[in-house]
Amino acid sequence: MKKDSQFSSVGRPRAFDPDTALEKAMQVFWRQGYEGTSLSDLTEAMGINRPSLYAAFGNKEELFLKVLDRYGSGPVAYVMCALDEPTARQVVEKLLRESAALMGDPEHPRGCMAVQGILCGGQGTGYVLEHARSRRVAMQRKIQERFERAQAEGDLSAAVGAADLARHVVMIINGLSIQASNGASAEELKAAAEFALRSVPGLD
Amino acid sequence: MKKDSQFSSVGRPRAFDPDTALEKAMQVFWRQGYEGTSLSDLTEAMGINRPSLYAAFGNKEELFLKVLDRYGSGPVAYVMCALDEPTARQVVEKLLRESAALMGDPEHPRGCMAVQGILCGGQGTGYVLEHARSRRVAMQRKIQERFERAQAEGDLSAAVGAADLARHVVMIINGLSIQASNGASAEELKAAAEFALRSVPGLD
DNA sequence: TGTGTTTTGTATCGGTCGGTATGAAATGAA
DNA sequence: TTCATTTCATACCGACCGATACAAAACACA
Repeated sequence: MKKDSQFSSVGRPRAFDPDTALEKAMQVFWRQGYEGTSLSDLTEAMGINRPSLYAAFGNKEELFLKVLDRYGSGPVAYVMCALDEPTARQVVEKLLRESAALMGDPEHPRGCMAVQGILCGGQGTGYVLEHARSRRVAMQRKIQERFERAQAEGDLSAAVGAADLARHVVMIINGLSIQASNGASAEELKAAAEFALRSVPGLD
Repeated sequence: MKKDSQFSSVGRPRAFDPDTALEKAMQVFWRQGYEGTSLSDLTEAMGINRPSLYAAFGNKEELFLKVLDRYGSGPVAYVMCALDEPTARQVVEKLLRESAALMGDPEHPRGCMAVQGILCGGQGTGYVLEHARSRRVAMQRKIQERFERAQAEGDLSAAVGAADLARHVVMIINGLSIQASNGASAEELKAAAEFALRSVPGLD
C-alpha cells in the first residue's frame, strides 16, 4: 500500500514545483499537440528530467490528461463561468467574446488546445483522443442544457432548437480556434466573434 | 539529366497504379493526420513497399503535398465549383450544404483532411504545416473575392464586409469539420449547415 | 540470347521515440 | 552518526521512425 500523491515530509524534497511544471507542459502541448510533443520537449520545458516526470505525473498520457484538466479549469474556465450569465443572449456573448480574446491572446499559443493538440492521431493515441473528444461533446451538452433552461425561463425563443443553437455556438468557437491557428490577429478574431454574434438567431 | 515523371517503356514495369496508390495514401492521411501516419501505415495501405514509394513520390512530405493536391481537386473540388454559382446566397448555400454532405459521408474519414491532418504538429512539420495553412487561407481569400464581386454585381449587400462574411463561412465549414470528427451524424451535420445558413446576414 | 534499364523485395541504416534500471544525493527519524 | 526514504541525474532499453543500399527480377531492344 503506497501513499502516493500525498506529500511526505521524509526523504529528499523535490526540486521543482509540480504546478508550474504542469503549466509549462500545458504550454508545450498547446503549441505542438499531443503527438507533436516528445518527452524531450517536455522535460526541457518543465526543467526536470525524465524519471522525475514519470514519478510525478505517471507517463505521457496521464500527464496530458492532467494538462487537459488544468486547461479546463484554467484558460477555458470562462466557458462554465459564462453559463452563469442571466440570459441566453449574454451567455452567447460571453462565450464568443471570451473565446476570441483567449485565442487571440499572444501570451498563449494560438487556438484551442483541445482542438489544436488532439484532432489528429494515429492508432496509438486512441485513448487520449477519445478523452478529449468526449470533453468537447460534454461542453456542447452543457451549453445545450443552459439553453433549455433559458427556454423554460422565457429568455430564449422556443422556436429554435436548444441543441441546434448549442452546436452552432460551439462551431463558431471551433471556427475561431482554426482562424487563430491560421494566423488571424486578435482584432480579426474579435471582429469574427462580433460578426457571428450578430447573426445568431433566437437571441431576442 | 533524368527524365523523371515520364513513364519509360524500357525497364521493369511497375506493379501498381500510382493514382490508386495516391488515393489509398489520401485515405490514411485523412484518417490519421500527417504525423499520425507512419511509412509502414502508408506502404501497407498502398500495397507497395518502401523503395517503390520513395521512387514514385519522393518522400513522406512530398507524398503528402501530392495528396493535398489530390484532395483539393477531388473531394473538395466543390468549393471552387460553388464559386461559380450566380448569387452570393447560392454560393454560400452550396458551400455549406456540400461541406456537410462531404464531412458526413461515411465513405470518407470524418472531417476535413486539411484540418484533421495538419493542425497540430511539432517542429519537424513546419513546411507541411505552413503549406496546408496557406491553402486554407487562400481558399478563404477566394471566397472573399467572390463576395466582393457579388457586391459589385448587386446581389450582396454592401453593408456587410466581404472579408467578414468569407471568414464567417469558412468558420462554419471548419466548425462542421470538427463536429464531424466529434462523431456528429450526417443528419446532424446537415441540420447544422441549414441552421447556420439561416443565420448568415447580408444574403438577400 | 545477351545487355541496359527500371522496379522489386529484403535487409538495414542512424536517429528518436516513450519508458526505466541504477545508484548517488538529500532529507527526517532514530 | 546511522538508517530509511524519497528524489535526483545518468545512462540505457527495445521499438519504431523516415530513409536507403543492394541485388534479384522483369521488361525493351539489339
